[in-house]
Amino acid sequence: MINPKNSSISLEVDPELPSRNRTGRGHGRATQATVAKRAGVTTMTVSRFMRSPQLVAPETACRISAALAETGYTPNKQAGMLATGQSSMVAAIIPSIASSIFAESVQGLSDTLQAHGLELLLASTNYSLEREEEQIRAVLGWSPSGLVVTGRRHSPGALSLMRQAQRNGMPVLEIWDHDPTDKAFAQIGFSHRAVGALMATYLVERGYRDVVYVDSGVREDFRAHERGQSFAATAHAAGISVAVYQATSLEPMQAGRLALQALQKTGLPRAMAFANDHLAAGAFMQAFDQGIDIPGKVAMLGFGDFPISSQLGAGLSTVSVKRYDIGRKCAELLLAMQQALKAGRMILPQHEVLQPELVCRSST
Amino acid sequence: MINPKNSSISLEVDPELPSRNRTGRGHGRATQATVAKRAGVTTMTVSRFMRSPQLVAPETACRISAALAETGYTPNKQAGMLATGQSSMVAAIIPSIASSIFAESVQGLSDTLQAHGLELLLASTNYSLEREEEQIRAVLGWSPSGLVVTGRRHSPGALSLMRQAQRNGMPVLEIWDHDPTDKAFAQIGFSHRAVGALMATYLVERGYRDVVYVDSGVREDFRAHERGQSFAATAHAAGISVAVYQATSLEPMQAGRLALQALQKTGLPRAMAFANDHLAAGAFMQAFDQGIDIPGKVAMLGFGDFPISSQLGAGLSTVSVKRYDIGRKCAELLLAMQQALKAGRMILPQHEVLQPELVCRSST
DNA sequence: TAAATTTGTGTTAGCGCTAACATTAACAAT
DNA sequence: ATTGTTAATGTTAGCGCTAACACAAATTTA
Repeated sequence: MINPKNSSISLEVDPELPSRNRTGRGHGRATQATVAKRAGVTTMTVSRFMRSPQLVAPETACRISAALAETGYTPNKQAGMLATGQSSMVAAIIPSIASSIFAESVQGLSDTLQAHGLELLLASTNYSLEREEEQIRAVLGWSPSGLVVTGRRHSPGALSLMRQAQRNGMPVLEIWDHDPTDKAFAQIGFSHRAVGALMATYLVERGYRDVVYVDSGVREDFRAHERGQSFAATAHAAGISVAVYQATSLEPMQAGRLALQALQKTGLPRAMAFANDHLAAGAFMQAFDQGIDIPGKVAMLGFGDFPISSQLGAGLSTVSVKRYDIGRKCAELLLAMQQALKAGRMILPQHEVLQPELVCRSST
Repeated sequence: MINPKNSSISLEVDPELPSRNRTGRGHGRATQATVAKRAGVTTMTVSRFMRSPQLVAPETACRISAALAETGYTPNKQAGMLATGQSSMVAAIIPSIASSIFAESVQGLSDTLQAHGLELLLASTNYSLEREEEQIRAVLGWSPSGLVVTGRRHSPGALSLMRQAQRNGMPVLEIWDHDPTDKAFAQIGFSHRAVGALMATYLVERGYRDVVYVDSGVREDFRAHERGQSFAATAHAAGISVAVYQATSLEPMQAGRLALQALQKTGLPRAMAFANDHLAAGAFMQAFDQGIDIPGKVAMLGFGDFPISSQLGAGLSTVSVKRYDIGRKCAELLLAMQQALKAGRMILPQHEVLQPELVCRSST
């Protein structure tokens, strides 16, 4: 077992540590000075060659090239950033890395940033606003060239940090949510109220007069709750019977199974809407195992359009959101904002609205 | 549509850009100098207060505290890193962020690093060794205090970078694989050969005399292939009929369904082992839909023990790997190595071996 | 041919922070 | 009273890089 705290670790140790320079500083890697000496030029010429090779004489360029290869030079980005004030790193804060909900968006973000030579600094909050604030504070220390946060709900401290960052010319973007009345920051997402309404309307139109929304068991999953509230309000307005059931905070599929069992006891509704596909999938499988006919006895509607939904029996109806695109568009908007800022203009926070779509399969 | 390339973006622009300082450098944020002036001390005292408050007089500390709050100072980590040569950032390179295989390990890594005040720089390679090398090169520019890569297979260039980094005193760790003969870098993982053998032995012992390994359709998923080779070799050595079927590179569950359909045409084997649970789940559902009895007609064994496996009907047998722990232990070993390095010792690469376990459910 | 321009490179200073040492004042020990 | 000793703060220099300007040599232009 490894445990740094009580230091019961037995690491094999090599007594010979490579000698560093006399001050004890530096990292032993080649610097521009190393390269410059070898190529017989000054560091400035090396620096110039790195960023705009066409500005140095072909002959010199050749020597520098060789010196670069021989020394295995890698630029020190911290020093570069300190000198230019421009960082090639973007920070993103998401509730959870493991949850497949955000993973694809992060992938889209990462891919698009990488394609433009930017790196991704990632932090997760485990759905805690407090940890979000801490993480924002931590990543801002790296002076990233952009900050991506999840959702519209933040602690006062976090909001203040975000506003300050934005005032100082850092693009700040909220993903996975959209509220047209809130123009404080750029947004890339969709309205969860609209999704809730869409789900309710759909079920009502299909003729179900008795519906339940199975909400996420994660207390801080505000977006799921918002979909649920809107769902309930819409169904209620349509004059049909509606209830919200709170799932447990267990693994989602397990929670879905339990939710179905619990609702069976009080009498199954005619249709169920779920905070996400994984809850729905669990309930779907539970129903299947018990021989409950879907959608004959109970209809089911998920959210997210995860791979499992199209694979479950004859298919789970759901609402599709382009998760990867959220990340991709976020990166694109970020890049556009950076470009504009370089050109000396200040950007007004802009909204990029995605359209969730109903995917009708055989569960409704 | 946003597309920075053909610049058809129409960003709303605010003409008033906040004024920066005359040199055009700097970022507008408060620095230690700002705080120092306000508190009536030098920057050194502020710096000292930030790192070891007990060294400054209570009265001064009080003034600095106030100045910190008033200015909203956030330390510039690049500058700190440049001065100390120590970075609080760890870089991790994984094949895919979206794939749930690695997501949990990254979560474990992130959680544990965060708990120790370290940040995570994340890059993904989409299973390409070439991109891995690029990404390693890119992240090394940030002088992270540790480098985490996935697996034992790397391009020559990548290997050279990793070795160089390690020589310069940066912990380099390989996760998700283990080979006792390869002591070049620290490893946190398990032997995929052992897993392949474990799966084959189990099926043989259960009496299946005719087995197929359904391999991942991702060409560069070397670890899946390695499990497959070992599976085939072990089954062959046990004198039973064995074949390897290459799945398509579609979405895994879909690929699993197709694999079952394809094998049906040439005659179903008595048992199927899969490169991962998602392939298995697809095949499981396909079999279910067609009324093929599991395990009566065909037995199925997955790999990974993902949530879906315990939820599928009566349960999918699989091999469980503690994915989260890989990340957690990786962070712990990293921290231990850092500590040792600080104490002036050089670490010999150490291996942390995890034990995959068979989870027997009703599919075998 | 002299002046104007271009081309290629060097010099200086500074980004924000901290290691190492220097300095001062206050107090204790001889 | 003189000499340590400690506590609290300041000074200097440098981490690796680049903006801004300076300068010489090679070219063009008038």
